[in-house]
Amino acid sequence: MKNYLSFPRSHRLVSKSEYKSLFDESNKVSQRYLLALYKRNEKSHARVGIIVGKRVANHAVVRNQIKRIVRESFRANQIQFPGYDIVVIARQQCDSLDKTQLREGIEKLWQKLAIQFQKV
RNA sequence: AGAGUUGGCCGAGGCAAUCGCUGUUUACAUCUGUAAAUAGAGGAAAGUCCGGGCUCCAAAGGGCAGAGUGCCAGGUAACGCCUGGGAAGCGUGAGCUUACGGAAAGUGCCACAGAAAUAUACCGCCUUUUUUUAACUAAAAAGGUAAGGGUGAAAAGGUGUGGUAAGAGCGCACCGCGUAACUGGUAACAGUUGCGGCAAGGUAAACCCCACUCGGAGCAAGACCAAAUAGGAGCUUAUGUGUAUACGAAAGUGUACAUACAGUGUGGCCCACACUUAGCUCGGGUAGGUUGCUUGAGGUGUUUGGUGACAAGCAUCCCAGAUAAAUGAUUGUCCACGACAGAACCCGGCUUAUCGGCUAACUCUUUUU
Repeated sequence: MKNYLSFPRSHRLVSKSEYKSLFDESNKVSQRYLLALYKRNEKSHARVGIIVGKRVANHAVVRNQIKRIVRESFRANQIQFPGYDIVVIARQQCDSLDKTQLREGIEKLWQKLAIQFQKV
């Protein structure tokens, strides 16, 4: 645990079943353009999955852009949420935001999540 | 100098720092890590519209249906692509555009208009006869006529001239059309000469006819490894159960054989429901993983052949391979302030989107020398 900013493959949600279990039983935190589902896992670190549907952004370039920004932001903030699985879902009109707006939105989402975790 | 035509090339704006992601190699650790080095989206990666490779299935011959293509020659693995040529149309020009086979095989459709749409006499023009008038002046009847008018997408080639009562390919010249021969060309086609007075529109991206081509499905193709659960097959065993039998007064204990049938609970019973139902092996294949997966009709340079598309030879290079899916973020700085847009088995095309920059050849106009 010497590098808190690294983001290897084990820190992502990979398989279909992992996503499914989050959809079936989870808590929600939402923001105007983003929605987060979260759940405890048995690991020492957080894991994240990002979903950007075609309905949100029709062009692959825009979808990749949103994913990258969310992933990058998670990388910086992951230390706040040890032992949780989180799925971030982009909502509609997400594509109309520019980079800085989107980044602000994610920051707010992380703050809300952090408050939730402190309660528990 | 301006306007334009046709190609070719480049393009996450450039630089620096920090933090990250994916592959490969090396080293060290070892059970999937650490460190270093190195590589890391496009001209359209897009639309999925064609054509191939590859894989599996089917068939291995022929026919029908269906789909596609449609001037000629060449290129190619192949094509609906490309190159060269022909024809028609457009442009002053460089050039551009074309679904460019067949309408005397048949069917369908073409409103309305118009006298008439496989032919026609409405107006008009002309002749004859009768009546009439100063007068071939007017009228009627019979006939001739497709030159003129009007309608239409189309009225049986066009212009001129001769001819005629008026007219008419009725004759002639030129043009157009058809046809035969010859010449040039691989061919499409072009040219020359002769002959025919001339053959009634359009529509085949309407059916259709003719010629040629086409088996189907796709990398979620396909191949391999393989937990768990349910179900299947086989073998072994017998602790449960059944039968037989030995000992024993009985409880029970032992032996042999059969059997994974069945047993237990709820309930009076059947049915029903729930729970339990040995071990091993095989087959199957789910989750998951590996592979297919990037060395290829490859790139670059050069020589030769060809008008060209392209082909052949030689040299040289290895240039993304992800899998909920990697190439990003932040900061600083400079400028012309940054378009369209993200590989997903691989190639060849087409189409569409696109802020700009560079470059070659050519055309037109104007000015100067």
